[in-house]
Amino acid sequence: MALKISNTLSGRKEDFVTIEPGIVTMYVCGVTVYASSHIGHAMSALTFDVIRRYFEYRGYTVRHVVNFTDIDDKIIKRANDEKVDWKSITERYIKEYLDWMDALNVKRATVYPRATEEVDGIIAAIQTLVERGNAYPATNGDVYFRALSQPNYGALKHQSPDELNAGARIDIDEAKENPLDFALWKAAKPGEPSWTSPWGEGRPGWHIECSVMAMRYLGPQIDVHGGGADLIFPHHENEIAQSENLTGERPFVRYWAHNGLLQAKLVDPDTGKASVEKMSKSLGNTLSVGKLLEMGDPDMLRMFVLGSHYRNPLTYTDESFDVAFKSLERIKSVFSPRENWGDPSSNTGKAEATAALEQATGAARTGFEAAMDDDFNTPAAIARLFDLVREINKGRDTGASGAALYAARETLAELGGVLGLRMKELPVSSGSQDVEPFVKLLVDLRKELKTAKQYQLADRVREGLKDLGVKLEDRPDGTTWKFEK
RNA sequence: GGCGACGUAGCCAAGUGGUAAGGCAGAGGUCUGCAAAACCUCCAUCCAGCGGUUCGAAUCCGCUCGUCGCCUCCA
Repeated sequence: MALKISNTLSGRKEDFVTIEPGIVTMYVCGVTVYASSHIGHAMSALTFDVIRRYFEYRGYTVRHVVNFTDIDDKIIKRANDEKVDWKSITERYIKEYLDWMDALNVKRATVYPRATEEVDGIIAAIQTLVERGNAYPATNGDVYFRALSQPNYGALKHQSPDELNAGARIDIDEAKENPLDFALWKAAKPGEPSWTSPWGEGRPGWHIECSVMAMRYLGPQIDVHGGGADLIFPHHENEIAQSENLTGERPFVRYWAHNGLLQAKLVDPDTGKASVEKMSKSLGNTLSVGKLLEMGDPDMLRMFVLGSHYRNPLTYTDESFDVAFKSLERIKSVFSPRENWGDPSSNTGKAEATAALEQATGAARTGFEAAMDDDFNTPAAIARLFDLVREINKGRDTGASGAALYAARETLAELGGVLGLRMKELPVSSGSQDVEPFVKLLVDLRKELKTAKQYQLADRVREGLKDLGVKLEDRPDGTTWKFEK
């Protein structure tokens, strides 16, 4: 069965065929490093992490490029506010971003290029465009690209230049020939960090960096280009215009993949009215990745994100993670060392139960692949994982062989791993580790009470701990406990 | 204002022409000292509303209502 992927450019699902057999070139827009990333940024990273992992599961080698925009107005402002060098700002947030992505189990990209380390290439590209007459230095020192020099301008957004112009609300920049033109090079104001160029001191515009880096690290044409849906216009539209103008090759990108945006509740401080809007630093309805990591198992966010299709918008609520945590726990409990999963090398077991489990294991893989082949349908893929969890638990209870149980659990771990879920690491609830010895003491004490059939007292211990947020479970081979709100 | 996306059970969410996956919550049952977990059963005659096409539509078309996004930095 063929892998299908939706393409923003064509507006439909297409068969996935790479330029070079066996290799996927993928460019994903990273973040502008002027502040801490929020879980909306993480959502995008997680989305493309899963897409990448599935390509690899399907046998592709993936060349994965994620850029850092490390120079722009906000970075300069931040540096001025803190009275530090702009570079110390970007270094701080790049390191933080990478640390956080590691914690979220996002695979490292092949390359993380930075705009300021690609300035020579950017200037060369702009020069080519200017020489060709498709870009022009303006009176204010900026260099602009003539958007309409590309005949297909607007194709990604599915709007004609006329429609794009008609919709424009912004004041027309005097220096531009046409309001759709966009900056390739921005002239430096006094005191701003700058690089020397044929058009004077300045810095690269935002759009050109991605074109130049994508071409440098992946070639004139690439397979997949990803990013948040908010980047479709103008950022990605402009990338297409520049890149195709530079290389003369079309299409610049075979498959444009955009993830839906994370939304969050926002309460108006004046009216007290709540609304749901895109999670955004400027709106102030964000949850930073750092905060999330303090909340417990980082896989929670992944589970939450993967629970809806990547193209659809997703709304974050306070309860989101409770549900995600519970479902995560349901899956991961299959790897609990406290359950009796039998001897992996034992083929003895009830034939019927063993056969049913083996059948279910195969069906889970088939169903998982079919779901993922269909434009990375992770909600459907996860549903197949839940089916397998049920069959594994059933197999354990009905006497399937140790070997079949082991194989089924390994399959679950492998498929979960394709989604980036750390299946064999038990879910970590939030809660203080300091209380562990005290809880252990109480659990041991309660065991003695149970042995002595002092059930009333044993139950008092359990109830008391529950009120304190510690939940006890008596399993066949002992008592487990965990934090629970 | 222009363009686009979406609207499925109490909640989250798959399903793009053949008669509604999965998770959470809820109800009943098995097991257990009890509870929890696990397992079994139940839980949308119906997919925002109204028309239309079709033997047949949640799925296609039109209109209405609602939500969100982009058009400005943005994952």
